[in-house]
Amino acid sequence: MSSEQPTVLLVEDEPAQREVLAYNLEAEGFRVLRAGDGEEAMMMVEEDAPDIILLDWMLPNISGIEICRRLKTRPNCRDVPIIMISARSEEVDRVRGLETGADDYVIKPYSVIELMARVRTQLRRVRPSTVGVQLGFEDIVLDSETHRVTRAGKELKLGPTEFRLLATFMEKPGRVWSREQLLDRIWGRDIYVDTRTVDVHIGRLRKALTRHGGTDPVRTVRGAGYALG
Amino acid sequence: MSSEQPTVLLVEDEPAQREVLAYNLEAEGFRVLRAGDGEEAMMMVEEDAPDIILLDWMLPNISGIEICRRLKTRPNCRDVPIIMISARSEEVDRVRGLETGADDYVIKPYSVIELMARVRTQLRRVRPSTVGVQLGFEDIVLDSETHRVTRAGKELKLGPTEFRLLATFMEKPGRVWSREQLLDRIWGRDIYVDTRTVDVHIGRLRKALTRHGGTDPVRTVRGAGYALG
DNA sequence: ACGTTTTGTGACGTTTCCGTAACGGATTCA
DNA sequence: TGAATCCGTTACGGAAACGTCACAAAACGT
Repeated sequence: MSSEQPTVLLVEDEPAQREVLAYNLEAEGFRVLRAGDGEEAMMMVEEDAPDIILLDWMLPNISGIEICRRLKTRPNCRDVPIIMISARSEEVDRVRGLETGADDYVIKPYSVIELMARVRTQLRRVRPSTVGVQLGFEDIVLDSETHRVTRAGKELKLGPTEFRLLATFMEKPGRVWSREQLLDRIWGRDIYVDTRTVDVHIGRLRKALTRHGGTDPVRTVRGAGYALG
Repeated sequence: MSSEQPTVLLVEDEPAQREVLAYNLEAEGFRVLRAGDGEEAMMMVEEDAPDIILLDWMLPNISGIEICRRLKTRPNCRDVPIIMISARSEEVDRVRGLETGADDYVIKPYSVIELMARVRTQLRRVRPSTVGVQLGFEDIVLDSETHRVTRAGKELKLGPTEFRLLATFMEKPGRVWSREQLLDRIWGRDIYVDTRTVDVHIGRLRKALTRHGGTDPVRTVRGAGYALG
């Protein structure tokens, strides 16, 4: 997602290695989604729209390279950077990995520090552009790097939660998000918060967005949730 | 089906295992139909058009593999994904299971989490609505992701129940749904609501669909129910 | 430590939607 | 033709969903 905490999808079937990486990623301030096999990974990509994917080469069900191919060749979809990870013995396939569309390639055993650097590099590559180009809606522009939102050129002042709400909405304009989905995504998977709280924050977001005029871009879908546009 | 709550047909003769699975499926937000043997299963497929089937290998009356064969070979019918479940000792038959047409294959004892992931994967394969593709009927377009319905390009305003009704109809245009089936599916399995209520909502749906002109696409089948087209 | 900002909740008013009853038209069958 | 169903439509009371306000607690920066 595109709020200030980038989401990393970590696809690795070996629990030990997965957790080591996850630990480091979380220490770096990333939100980490874990997947143990290819199918889970594909699922999570659809469900959660991560900002970057770390992909092990060898996986049950669907191999890493197949996932990579599927993600990179599907049409009209946001370009999610993929970093492939493979054991040294498979190094011969390096070319094939990159040809399939991986944006970077790391050999096991890798330096964690180096890997973090590559993650940041890839994120830098793709985030500003997605913000500037794709994340514009009507006259609203959200820049996740500078944490600023403008409408019709005028800067808006949003609280942290409102900002994340808007970022979620703008990621897929038009898509309806249920209150539960928003709670999961913005507040956290297992935080107990009343679902009506979402309403209040939607209200605050609306007020902020229409402060300098303009129509209310947030659509209420009765019985379902909220959406942009 | 295409409203927001997918229906899972769970075919398992052992009550304990069945209920454990059912519990988990319901916790995931699925609607669960239970069947204890093959005949029941076949009946429910006809009656309720589940979105996916979890099928135990060993069953009374009709074996799982036979059901699988029948469902997959019947002509002009929607392709319902089937996940076969079998005990480890029968693993040798894995090939046969997949050859018969099962879309996936799980060995007991299985990880519930993994099974849930597989269910979602199969559902995504067959339910394009979650990916944003639209189901078209005549000039009516229903997008379950944005919760928008248009006819001849004009947007229609539907209430929640009308929306779900239409989504159900569009899933299989032409199919006749009895009032009981619609109540089960849209209102919920054990909600007590008068049958005639369906009539009223059909009426409201009709009014909404013909608000901007066009013929009434909802067909009344006297003594049986309603259908689209 | 203080003031500011943000957050979650409860309360209340409003809107929308739902379920039922009732009536009248249509269809079937004897 | 008349009775019995089945269906379409309308109206209405009530309930559920939603918007908004105010307030206390918590987080934050200074």
